[in-house]
Amino acid sequence: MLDKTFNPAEIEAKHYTQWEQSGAFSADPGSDSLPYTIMMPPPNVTGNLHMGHALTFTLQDLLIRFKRMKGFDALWQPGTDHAGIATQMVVERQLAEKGISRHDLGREKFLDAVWDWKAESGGNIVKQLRHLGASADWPRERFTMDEGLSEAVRSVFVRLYKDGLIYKDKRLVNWDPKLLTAISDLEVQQKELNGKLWHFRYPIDGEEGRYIVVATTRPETMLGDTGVAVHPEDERYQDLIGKNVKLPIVGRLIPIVGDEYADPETGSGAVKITPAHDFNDFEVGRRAGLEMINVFDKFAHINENGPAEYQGMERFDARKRIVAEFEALGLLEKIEDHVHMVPHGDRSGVPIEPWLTDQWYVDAETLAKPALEAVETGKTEFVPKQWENTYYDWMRNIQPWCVSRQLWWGHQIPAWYGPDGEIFVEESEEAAQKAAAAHYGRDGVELNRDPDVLDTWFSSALWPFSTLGWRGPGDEIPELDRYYPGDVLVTGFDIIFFWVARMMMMSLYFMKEIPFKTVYIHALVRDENGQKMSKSKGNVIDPLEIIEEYSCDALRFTLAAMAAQGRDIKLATSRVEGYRNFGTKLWNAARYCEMNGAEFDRAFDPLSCNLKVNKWIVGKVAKATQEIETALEGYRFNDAANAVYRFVWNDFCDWYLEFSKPILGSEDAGAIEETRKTIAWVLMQILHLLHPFMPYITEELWENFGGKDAGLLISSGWPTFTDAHIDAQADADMDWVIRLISDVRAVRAEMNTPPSVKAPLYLSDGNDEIRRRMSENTDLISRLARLSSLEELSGEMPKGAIQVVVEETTFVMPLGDLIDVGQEKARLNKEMEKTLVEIEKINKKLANESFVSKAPEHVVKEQHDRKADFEGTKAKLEEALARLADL
RNA sequence: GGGCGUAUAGCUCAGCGGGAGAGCACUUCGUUGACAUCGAAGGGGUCACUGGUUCAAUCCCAGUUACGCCCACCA
Repeated sequence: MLDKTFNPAEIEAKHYTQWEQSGAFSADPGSDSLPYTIMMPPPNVTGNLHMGHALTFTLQDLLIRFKRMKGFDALWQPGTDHAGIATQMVVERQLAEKGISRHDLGREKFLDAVWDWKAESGGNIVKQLRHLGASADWPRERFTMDEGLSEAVRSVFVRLYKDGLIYKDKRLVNWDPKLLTAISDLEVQQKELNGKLWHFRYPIDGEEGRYIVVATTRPETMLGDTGVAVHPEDERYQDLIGKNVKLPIVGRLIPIVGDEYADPETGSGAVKITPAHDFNDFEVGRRAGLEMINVFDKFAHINENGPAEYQGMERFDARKRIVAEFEALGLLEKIEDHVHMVPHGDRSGVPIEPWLTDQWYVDAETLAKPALEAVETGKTEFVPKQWENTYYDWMRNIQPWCVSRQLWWGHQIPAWYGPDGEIFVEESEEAAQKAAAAHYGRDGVELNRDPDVLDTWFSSALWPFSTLGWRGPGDEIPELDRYYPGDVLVTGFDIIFFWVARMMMMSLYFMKEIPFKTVYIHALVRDENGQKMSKSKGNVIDPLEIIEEYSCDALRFTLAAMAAQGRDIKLATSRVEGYRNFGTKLWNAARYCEMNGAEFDRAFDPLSCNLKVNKWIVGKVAKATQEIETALEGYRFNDAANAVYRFVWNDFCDWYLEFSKPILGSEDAGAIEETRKTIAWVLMQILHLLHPFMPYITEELWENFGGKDAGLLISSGWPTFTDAHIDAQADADMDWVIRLISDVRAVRAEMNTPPSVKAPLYLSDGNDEIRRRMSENTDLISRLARLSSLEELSGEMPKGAIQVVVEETTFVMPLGDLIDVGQEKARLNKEMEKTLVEIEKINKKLANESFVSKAPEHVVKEQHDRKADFEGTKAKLEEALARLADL
């Protein structure tokens, strides 16, 4: 017997363990079934489950459960990402609490500490995914720094280097002066800040008293100025081009050059050039052959190239002092308020500094070409399609990808340097030694390994194939053959560039094939202010708390129902509560089934039903199944969720179970038997349809209804229906009945006498005779069909009563006392008015000749039908009004 | 500066070229056997604004306004 209520926490733990132990999550490479693959975007090991995770993994789990039930050999490949900077920061912070810096430990011991941390806390996110019900193939779990995956990283790096697609270059990078590493363009976030624009006078050399005015938002960089640019055709400055400026404070002579970068319309039309600290100036400097003077050290403090009194000074302190000095020298023309974008490191939050260093770069432009083509030709499709444009824009303007990071945690770059700086890029130190021996013509040359590690996304880019066992070019791996490429990648738009694009590039280069056929981009779950949730902002809503309060099933269903395309999700807990209630509703429906002796009979054939109401629900199940399938195949999760919700609550509970009551209360053994079996059968179908959304409650009910004899629900097949099932529904008849009942209800409501007994059973309202007669004949439908009219009795009828004619017998139904006749009249009059307006509207439409002649036939018919309906409503209202008038 | 998205009930959001929807909230009524985490009935909307296409526009097109996001090296 089912308990009156159920305890989600209990059944969640129970069933998850059961599923996992039974091997239900595991792919089966040996099976004959078609494979279906989803690569799980690896969450950071440092991660804690947030709503974004909950959404993305719920959707993936939904798909994988659905496909698994459909009979595919479903592989959901899980794993975690080593998250270079994030993880290193976490461990460093922990060490800092004990007063230790990573430099105290040294590289090796620090890495040991990180691995220790990973062993202890790294499994957290994976545990939390299990709480979500994620049915991933856990024994296949991978970590981006596993030996196999690391080997793949090294071999990819070496191959790309040897193919000329990875190179070392000295150029300006985005330098994070807090984390002391280079970062890629994508890791830079522009923040709008209120700043100032300082206008400085630079004295012209050899022309006493003449100045050229330059404006800057970053006065401190003037220490590294090596030129002033004006537009070559700017008349104001024609005579100055070629002359020098004497740089104040520094005293250096720097040339005035003509360069089209200088915009005559902006400011004074002259711009100071600091090639070592600004990306534009870098270009100008290169064109004009200007010197590059780096005035910052790695902390963004003034280095030895600055004036003695500035050396070691922090950049913003230097700014203040420089401004003060200009003022003192009378060279400060003016200060303006100025709003501008300032680049910040997305991890550290401090302004980044363009800095001249040696870094490793990937030639992304070359790799992007096939990746672009794959989407252009439709080999990989984005859903929704609009994201393809985002992808194109970025890929077509792609910049070299800086992949080296000055960190310790990550894949150390497999490059070794000889004493003369010769670079040997090989997969191992032995190989590098060998290459060095060949190069130098002798053994035992001392080599030093590049200390840098690779961008975390470098290893993530290999995820679609490295997780399947690929370690290097030429590897032939059966599982790769079977499960690659993946069917769909489910992820958020925020990592299209970081990850999706790079997987496309790497996969096409090394696999010669796309990594996945579809990229489903879901919305972002935002906080209540519409802000992106992020750890650094601290505005993360904890899905585990929601699960605690409302159950995992409710959270999952809510996320699926809200995952419509094209809008961000601002989660409202009232929605979760509504879907929690949905679970309760199902639970109680199941209790009803149980109480009425509805037992699941595996041999039952739904096509054998004779009663119309049973045929009808069979057809409804078949239709709902189709609807859900179509929606899921098209990644319309909300449509699928709504379809199953409506079917369960509205069709099954509100109508079908209510219709079943008089039948089950009758004495027709055959009808009772058929109805019991149908009820149980429908319930079982519902459990299947709902399982991908609400795996726990469905598995629990499955267990209680004896479905378990055939194995776990998670491993059982998806319902299949034929046209015969749909044809069986006889829904025209039933829909008529439902409409009729609704009409009668509405009339009673107008009379302010809502039915005192639930829903369709109003016919038995206060009348045992009707109940008895209804029970005698199990064909409820034919009886209802003969309920042809509602007629008012005059004379002896009690006040406010209505007469119902069923077959030849007349029944009197009490309508109860009317409370306020005047108010009621006013309300009905209003209704009448509304109806008349509607009818008027439709009349007009029908009278419009061009409408009748040009509108499609079915439209015209619909309009006529609608008018007829309104006329009927009008008649009812008039009837009600007349009754009121009598009182 | 470029690109994209969004504007629908009090709130959170679906939907759509022919009768304005859901959940929550609200009003009224109803609990002696599935379910008060419930049932029945109901109130509430110029579908942001303007113009266009169409027999027909909340929906398609153009423009406007407001908000949000992404990209971008403008001193």
